[in-house]
Amino acid sequence: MKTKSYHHGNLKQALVEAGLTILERDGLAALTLRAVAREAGVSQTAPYSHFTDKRALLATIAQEGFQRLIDYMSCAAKDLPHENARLVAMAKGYVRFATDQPALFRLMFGPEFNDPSEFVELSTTSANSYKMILDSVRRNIEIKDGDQNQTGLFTLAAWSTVHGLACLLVDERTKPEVFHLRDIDSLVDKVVRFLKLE
Amino acid sequence: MKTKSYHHGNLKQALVEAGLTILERDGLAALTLRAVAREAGVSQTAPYSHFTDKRALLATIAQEGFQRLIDYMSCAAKDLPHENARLVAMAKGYVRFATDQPALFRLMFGPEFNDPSEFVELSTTSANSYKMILDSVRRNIEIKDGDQNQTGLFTLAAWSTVHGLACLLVDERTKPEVFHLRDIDSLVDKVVRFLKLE
DNA sequence: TGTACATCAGTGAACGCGCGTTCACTGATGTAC
DNA sequence: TGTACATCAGTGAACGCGCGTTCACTGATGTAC
Repeated sequence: MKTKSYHHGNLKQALVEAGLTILERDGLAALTLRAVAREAGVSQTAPYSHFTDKRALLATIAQEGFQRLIDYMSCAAKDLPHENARLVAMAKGYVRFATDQPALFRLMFGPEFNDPSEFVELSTTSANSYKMILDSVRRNIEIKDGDQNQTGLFTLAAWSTVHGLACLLVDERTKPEVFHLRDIDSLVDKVVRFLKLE
Repeated sequence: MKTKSYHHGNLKQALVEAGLTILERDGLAALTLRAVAREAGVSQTAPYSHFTDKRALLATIAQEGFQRLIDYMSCAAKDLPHENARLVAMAKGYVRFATDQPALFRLMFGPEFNDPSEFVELSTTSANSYKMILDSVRRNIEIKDGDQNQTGLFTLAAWSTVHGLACLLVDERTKPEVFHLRDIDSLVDKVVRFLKLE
């Protein structure tokens, strides 16, 4: 935090934030080690003091992404008493996160980090975000019945729908205006209403 | 088609096929102009006789991808008399295409080609694939009622669910075994059953 | 039928670029005494 | 309190690499006569 010191003080965190800035401003393809170092105002080899290689840095950025996704969902569901309304709100939070940070969303779900054993902290945070959805679905359903496999399948269906809509919006394959809707939230609301437990 | 001639004969098509081979074998990141030329057995500048630049070649490959997606869906729905069964079959075809050709699927829906005005033939083929789904939904629904906006929204919901499931499978975020299912088709079947018109 | 010629598909060397990573180093910091 | 020293975060030059694209070219082909 000292402004003029040779040592940065908190470079690790600063590099992650620099990476997030680049993702937001320049997209996923621009997220190179050198660009991150440049953005943080540090030599291009400085990151190697904190990360073993480029992938390790990117994994940490992706982990921060999953944490933010969790925050978006918690924040959206906060103060809502009915479990069903909470689930719909989480869906809105999920999609809003994706459209707010499209490049980060692509990094998180891209082919780079789909081996959970490679970056354990990343996959833990990722699993936590999934568990949030699963738990809410469970609380929605157990009023009715408690078939565990059915709960899992419904969670997957809900996740697929919300994730798919997020992808289509992020990649600009559709937009709310097509359906005469004014924002993302309204679109999510309409779409998830087609999801029903039988 | 002549084997020993200086001129290739049908290099344009051969380059597209070489690109598809690379996508299948080495993934999206390996799909470079030079790699495609190498795969086709031709000098690295030869593609410039048929494509203005790398993006033009990739767009043609993506277009071929959408054509194959259409083929997968038609083939799956063929001979099924009931419109509802056809729609479910198309969903299976869609997801099977994505998991058969994950890198191609990523190219098609990635951020590279989301401006429809840039490559008109690509966006036409892409629109055709969407229209297939829309038409089937329309035929499913018009028995019940004919609200056009509602039809569009249900199509988007169905597309989102199927596309999202495809993405999650392609990026290995889930797999049929988790739900004690033996293949992709069974999983698609279970998941789409949660989609209902109200 | 034979030949001259325009066309253009494909070649091969070269360009500048940005990348991830290595290496030997330097200088700020905290601690032991 | 002052000093010697170990630690290690950050530097700067350099590496080899593969990329997209350019350029002048070459050689196969089809056609006009």
